[in-house]
Amino acid sequence: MLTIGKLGEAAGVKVPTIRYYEQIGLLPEPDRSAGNQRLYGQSALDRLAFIRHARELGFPLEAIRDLLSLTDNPGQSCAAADVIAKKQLAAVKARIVRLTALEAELKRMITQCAQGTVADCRVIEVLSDHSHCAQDHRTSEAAE
Amino acid sequence: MLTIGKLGEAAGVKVPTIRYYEQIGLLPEPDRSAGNQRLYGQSALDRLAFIRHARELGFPLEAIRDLLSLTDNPGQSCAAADVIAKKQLAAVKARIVRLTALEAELKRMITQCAQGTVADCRVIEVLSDHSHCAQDHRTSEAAE
DNA sequence: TCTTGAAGCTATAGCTACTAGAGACCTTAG
DNA sequence: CTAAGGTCTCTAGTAGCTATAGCTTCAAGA
Repeated sequence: MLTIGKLGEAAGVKVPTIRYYEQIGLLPEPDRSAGNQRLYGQSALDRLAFIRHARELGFPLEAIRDLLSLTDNPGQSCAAADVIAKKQLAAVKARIVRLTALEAELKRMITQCAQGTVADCRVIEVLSDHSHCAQDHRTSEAAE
Repeated sequence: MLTIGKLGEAAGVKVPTIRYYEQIGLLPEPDRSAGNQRLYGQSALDRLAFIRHARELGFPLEAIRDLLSLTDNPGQSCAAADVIAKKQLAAVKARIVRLTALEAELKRMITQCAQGTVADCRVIEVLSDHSHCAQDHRTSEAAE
């Protein structure tokens, strides 16, 4: 049996995060020791590793909740899991496109900065006026 | 003079967002009409456009606060602006790297999904065990 | 056995950058 | 003059945690 600290270490998740996941119902309430401390078994570790991994892949917690409900009834079709993953892939692709445009714009800004005074700084100037931009980045990362 | 609605329209920023920016001190408190409604001039529009553009480029509000304080004293060196922009560029680059790894992993997961039942669905399996991953994406987008 | 320090407990508040709602007030066109 | 739509303040909510306070429990060394 693992304490919450050991579980967190094993799964690579911080202790308060585990308690948070329990609170929002992603992890079941574990058994407690005589002194009221949480005790976890292998299944909790597996489940937490699953959650962590999905978070690393950028899945929002609600999608993870759905994925977990799939694993909880493993007899049914995995088409639902496939749909979630495809949706996530589309989102990731879109973000890459937008970020790449931002990268180009920032590079351009920086290379044009003459290192003089703020009054004639390209960085400030570009930020002041969108017409200085090479591309349209109006549907941006920040606007998500 | 512009009302808050007209200002928002002109700058492409929603009305509650303008009030929020005022609240956190990014925008100065404007004059008011006899009926206590906010009235803005050209300088507020310029400042708001600057903020919006910087947000589109992914700058966090704190960085924008710093950039705005630079524009408020335009005589000094623009090295600080350069530093802020370079920091932002580095952050954007790092996100692209991570997202590209995520993209590859999601593609791999999806192509391997046998479209059978959850029990042999690779989507679930890959998410359950990090050792299935082609790359290490442990320093991920989600972990930011 | 006692003690000390780490780890655990609950509960609450905070973070970013907004967004949404309630209920009242102002402005303007017809 | 009235009705519609814009604006006002205030509060609370969103995601996904993180941090703090003040307490209790546990494990190891003297």
